[in-house]
Amino acid sequence: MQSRTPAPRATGRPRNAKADAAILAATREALVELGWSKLTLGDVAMRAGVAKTTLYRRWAGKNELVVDAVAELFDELRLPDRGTLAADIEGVVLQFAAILARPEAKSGLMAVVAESIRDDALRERIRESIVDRQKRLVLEGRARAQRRGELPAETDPGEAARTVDLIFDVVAGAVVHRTLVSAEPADEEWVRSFTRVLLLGLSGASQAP
Amino acid sequence: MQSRTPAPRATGRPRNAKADAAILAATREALVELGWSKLTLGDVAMRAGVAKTTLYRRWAGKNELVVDAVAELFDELRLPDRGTLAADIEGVVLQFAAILARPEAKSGLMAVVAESIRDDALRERIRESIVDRQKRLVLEGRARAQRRGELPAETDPGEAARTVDLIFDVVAGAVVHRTLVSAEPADEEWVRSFTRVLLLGLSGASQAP
DNA sequence: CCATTACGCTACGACTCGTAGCGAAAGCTC
DNA sequence: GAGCTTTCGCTACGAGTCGTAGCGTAATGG
Repeated sequence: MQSRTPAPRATGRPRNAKADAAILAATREALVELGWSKLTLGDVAMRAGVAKTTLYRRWAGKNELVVDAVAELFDELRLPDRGTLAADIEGVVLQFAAILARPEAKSGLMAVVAESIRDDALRERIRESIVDRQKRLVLEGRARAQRRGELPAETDPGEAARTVDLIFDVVAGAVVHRTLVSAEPADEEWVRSFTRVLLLGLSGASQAP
Repeated sequence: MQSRTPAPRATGRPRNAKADAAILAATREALVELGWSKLTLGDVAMRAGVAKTTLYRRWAGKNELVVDAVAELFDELRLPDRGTLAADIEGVVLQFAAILARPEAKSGLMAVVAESIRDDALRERIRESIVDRQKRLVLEGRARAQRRGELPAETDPGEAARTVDLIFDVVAGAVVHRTLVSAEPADEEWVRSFTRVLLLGLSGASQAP
């Protein structure tokens, strides 16, 4: 989770473990109050009660710090077992929407994604910390639905991987766009409509190649 | 398109009309070379061959300037008439993907959307300049498909509006997520798969309420 | 006790921001 | 052409942030 995790040495004064949590919490607090553009590392350091230099010793810069601070928000994502694929999808999408409704997630996530366009290392960091963790939910959900018989077992593994990627882009993209661009809540009614379209599209697409 | 369009006065020295175009072009050029975070208004002014003060007289700040610069990229979006709804959708999605593949669009769009979270006026500006212009394509496409008989005529206008919003969030969100977060090209193969899922989902959803 | 590392603090040059003030330029009306 | 109005280019400025260097001190392990 930390920036470098510089192979914890056996000798020397150990890092203050509480400082990491305090800094990340202070970062989220600053994101809520100030937003991305007005957030400064000096301000975060003051909120966390550490020196600015300590912050720079642990993180390379604002981008990396905010990625870690936002990534913690997505740790609470779980795949519920509600009995049917539709209900499972609705549940996880609602969780995702609830996280994205929080101002610290909105402010931070889009900004670091924008920065990642010109920073491959940052994009990889985002992928590891945030994106891949959600994609696992799609994989689990599909496997569970196949066990239930709600989805046909995949034959071509390459095709299956492409389908998972497609689903992920559609789900995450739609919720993000609804929440951040359209600025409308992804509430239960919207999620229900969206899930119906997605499920019909997927079952139909696999039936008629 | 300009920032203020301050009710063009009949008296006084008129604004240099070419300066606007030069500034917006310089902004896109700087977005490509520097990206959002390293783009400075002083640099843009130098590229455009105008004084920095002139730039501040026409735009309130970096956000508004970049919105206008990016908005021009979306002016070329057209709804092709390829005979079928599926082909029409594929065509417009491919155009959208082509625009988003350009680095000036990537760098600028996500950044201003991120900023718009804490700036309602900026979000409204984005909506007017970029979002609503695309949403019109969805409306036209649906109307055309209904004339062809590919989609049933809508009964409840409120329900129809919600459906259009849903389609728009799904299409734009999926393409943006694919291009910017997954960092994979939205090429013909992907667009074909996506369109199939979307169409099956929509026709099925309207058949079975 | 000593080597090693982390920490808090101060200070620093470099950079960007957004604005103010100035004289000159370019249009309109009379 | 005279006079008015607005824009333009230029310079300068205080304020704020960045990221780093240097220093003395604190906290571990050998």
